[in-house]
Amino acid sequence: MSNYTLIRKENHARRGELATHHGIIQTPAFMNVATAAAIRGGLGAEDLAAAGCQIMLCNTYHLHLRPGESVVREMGGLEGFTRWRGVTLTDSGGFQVFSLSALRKINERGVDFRSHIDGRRLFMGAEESMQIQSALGSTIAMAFDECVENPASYDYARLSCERTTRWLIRSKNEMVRLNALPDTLNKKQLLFGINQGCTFEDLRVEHMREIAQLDLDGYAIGGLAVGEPAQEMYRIISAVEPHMPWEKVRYLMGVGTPVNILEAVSLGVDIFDCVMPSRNARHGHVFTWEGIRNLNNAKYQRDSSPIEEGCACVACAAGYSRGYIRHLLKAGEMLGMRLAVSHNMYFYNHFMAKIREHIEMGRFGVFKRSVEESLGRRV
RNA sequence: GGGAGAUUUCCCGAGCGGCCAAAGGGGGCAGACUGUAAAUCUGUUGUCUACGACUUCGGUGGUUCGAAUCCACCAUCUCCCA
Repeated sequence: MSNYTLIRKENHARRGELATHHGIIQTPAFMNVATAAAIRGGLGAEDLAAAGCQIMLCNTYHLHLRPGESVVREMGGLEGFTRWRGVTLTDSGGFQVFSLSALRKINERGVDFRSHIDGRRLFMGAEESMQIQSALGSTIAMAFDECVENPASYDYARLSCERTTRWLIRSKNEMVRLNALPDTLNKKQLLFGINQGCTFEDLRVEHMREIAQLDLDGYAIGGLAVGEPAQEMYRIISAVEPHMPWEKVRYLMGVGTPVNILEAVSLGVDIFDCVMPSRNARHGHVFTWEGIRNLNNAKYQRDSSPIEEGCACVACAAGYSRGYIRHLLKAGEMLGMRLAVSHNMYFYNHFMAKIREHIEMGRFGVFKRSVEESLGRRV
């Protein structure tokens, strides 16, 4: 019995709904990244809501280190802790296997990490990751995987992939066990599996076929957008997609630019997450329907127009000018980041709403082409 | 009135005879960023007819093959003694 409902399809693009313990998600959807339980740049739950955000994504590894899952649990889980009452997804720590590669060692049991904060040793395997995610009480937990760096050798990719499958089975077993315990915070926590296999189509397909049999609540494609060209990424998605259960939600991890998302939606992906809207905003890059604007550029110094004319985000709606936000960013004022991040978050969520709308109307293809044209190559 | 010390490229500041268009910061300008070790990182920052040339280190004059660096005077500033 699936919690995903397909409402409308246009070629491969899907318009659907994902029913969860914390509400229904309209897909395609974008998840805003709040690694340490807040959107970086000073945004809280009420800001997420204002930006039209449906899902907040937090990180298992980071919250385990600080403040520790027991603290979050005692404070009522992520929803009590952050006051975000909507859907949360916790990433398993698999990405940290990749991004903290200098600080870890992988073996069959799991990963020995060196804390990036104080250097202490810690271990995380499938069971630990599930236990932490269970204590965090997220709506959706991700299976513990290895996000392999690019490029990788075929042999390593294969071995890692096989291990990720074993970790997935262990993740599932542990989740079943945890969800059956009487004092578990969210007994209806969902589990998504993650497809790996680097840029090798045969590995990807084989892996996807295997994990598809495990009847998980959703399927993610991981290990992409880690340095390979966008065309490679699209090629892999196209290869894997036919093997993803159609009645389950599909999540492309860590992607991406608006154009990446458009392309992936057209290939059959339902949900996305990316640090780009928040990180780029902090660095002065704001997204608009005409492409990216770098507010750091001198040409905006005396520009009194909002980031984007007609935008309903809190920054634009309040009339804050490009020149003012540029100044705040240059001066290191927190408000500059908050405004820029608010705008980008709104842009992404609004962008997804437009995608949904156009799939419903059967006009996604047209929409996609026109947006690609106006956004330009860089986005 | 007497004495000591300072003056460097947008700013601060190194440099004390050639390897100096001049370290290092800051600021400026530009770029990167895709399951966040990122409020971070990279490049650039005298001029030009630009793999070379030219003009710069308070001013003027000198010493030297060669001066931001040594000498003389002048200007300005700081400190100490009266």
